Amino acid sequence: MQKLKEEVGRLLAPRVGMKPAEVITLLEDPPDPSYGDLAFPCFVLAKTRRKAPPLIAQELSEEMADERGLFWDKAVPKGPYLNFFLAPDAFGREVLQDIWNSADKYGHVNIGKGENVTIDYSSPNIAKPFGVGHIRSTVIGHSLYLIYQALGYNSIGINHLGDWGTQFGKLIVAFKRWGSEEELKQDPVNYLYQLYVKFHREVEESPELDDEARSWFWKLEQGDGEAVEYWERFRRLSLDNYEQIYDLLGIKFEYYHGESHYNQMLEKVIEVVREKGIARESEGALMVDLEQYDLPSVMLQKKDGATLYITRDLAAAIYRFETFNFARSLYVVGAEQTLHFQQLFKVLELLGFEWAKNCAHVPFGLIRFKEGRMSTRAGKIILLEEVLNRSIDMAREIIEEKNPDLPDKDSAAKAVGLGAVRFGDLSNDRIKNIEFDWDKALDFSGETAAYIQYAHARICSILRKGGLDDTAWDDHAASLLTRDEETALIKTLAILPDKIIASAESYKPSILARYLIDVAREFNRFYHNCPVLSSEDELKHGRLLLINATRQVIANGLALLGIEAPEEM
RNA sequence: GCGCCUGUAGCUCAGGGGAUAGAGCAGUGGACUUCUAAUCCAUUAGUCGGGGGUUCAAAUCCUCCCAGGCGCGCCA
Repeated sequence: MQKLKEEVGRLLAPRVGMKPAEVITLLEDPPDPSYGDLAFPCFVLAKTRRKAPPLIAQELSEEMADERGLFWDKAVPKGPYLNFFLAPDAFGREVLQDIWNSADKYGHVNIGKGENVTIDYSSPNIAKPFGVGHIRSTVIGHSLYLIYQALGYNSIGINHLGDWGTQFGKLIVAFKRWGSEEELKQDPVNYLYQLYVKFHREVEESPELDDEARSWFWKLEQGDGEAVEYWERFRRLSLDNYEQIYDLLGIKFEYYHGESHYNQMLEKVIEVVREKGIARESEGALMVDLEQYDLPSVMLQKKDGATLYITRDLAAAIYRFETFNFARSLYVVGAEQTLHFQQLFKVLELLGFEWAKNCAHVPFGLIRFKEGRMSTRAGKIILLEEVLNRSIDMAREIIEEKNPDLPDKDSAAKAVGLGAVRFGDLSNDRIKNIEFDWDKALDFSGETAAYIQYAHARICSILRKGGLDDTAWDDHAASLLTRDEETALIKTLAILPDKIIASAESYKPSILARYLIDVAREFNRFYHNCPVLSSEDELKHGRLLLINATRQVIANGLALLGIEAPEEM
């Protein structure tokens, strides 16, 4: 598609008195394929030419009546637009060949040139169960990780575990008061969570518990032996649980640098802040005023000397830059922390770090139940493991019903079940809140991963019967695909690279997810109208090349969403 | 009180200056002797939350309201 645009740009530029690049940015997608494949709106020329846009479109088309391009066929005026029709044979050959040659690298563009991008995602809070609320950061972050990698960046995944902070004081108090070794051994994460909930229930009646918790956290920060021992146990037990889920989801991190990882650096950070003179003492605490930047001031150190979340984030940001010299640093964290990140980035800027502008918060909406917001403290939570397993079971049932002869039902059920949950999270604009609903979470019909996976499986089935080996490329066969359904599909396949780039720039995997729905839909239309195996030789060959390219696009796209593309389902 | 986000078909959501605002679900009616019917085709459905403004052109940009959500120095 880019080549077509460039060609039109070169052609049109001298006639309209612009640079080719300017023409290209003006080009649009016509709303209906019958209008053409690429539109040039003539409004901008109305003033200089002192003519009505429709007349300009008319004149331009007449001027170019005898022109023919490599990829375009004709230019037809329609109202104020000059619409270009591509030459389906040449265009199809070009696109399919590109996909054929690039194979599993099709859509990948080396924009990053090996530069580092750190991506902070998942980052659960230790000693809290991994609920459905954590899935958003995990799944969106992991997809961005893969997308940046595909664009030639060196992605560095960091799991910023919430393994430090006053919640450990609370857990220690709760465990010392009400804890049982027996129960802890049996189901560690759930049990710690119950203790956490109990603490918050009890604190309503006995506010002194909070002071006790603060004091235990203070001890922890001082390296008190007993406190550290508890902390290590709680951390290890929680981590074991998270790792099971990451295994299931196929997610890996370069680093498990939790908040505690930065403990040794906090003193230095506080020192630097003081040196820069951007802080002041207030009632014994250390504050940075941000009022002049229309932001609430932040506290970096409590009156008892304990540090806060933002202090550790400050240390983490500096550490990440010093260690990785990142081109970008992304934080895939819920939208409720928007203010926190604005403050964090502002403080970094005030400290004189010009790389602060390369840090970005990638926010997403909350998952909520019908009754209201999910609250870890109140004990309302649905475990992610439960959702994933239920989804896999459900997929298994559907496979049993639809395709009882399938040899490997387990791996198909896993691909479809996990895909459904992931896709539910990736296909909508991340900023929107999601209402958790079992029926919706486990719905396999409509605009879902299963729809895309099914198209992929169907293609694989035809390819198994039709056969295409490594030497199967054929220029002539690839240029025979000129039916509307074929051209529409090819046009869709052509824009995968643009969609990957757009997803990366906006930090929105949903752009890619939506696009794959389009690919599957165009394929299904083709499938129902254009027989492959029963077509005569050359056309059959061409169509095999087309569906193979479609298979490749779906596989490459789903891979970047972290979703498997099964060959049978 | 102040700040940020969201508001599009009955429901869930795309589209984020340009041509008649699009999908899925739900509803209705069709298509399997033919490459997997987890599919396809047809059809119903909208004062794009409301008022002003900018523009040749606004669902889209600005502004003010309304509704919901999330935040706002000793949690993370």
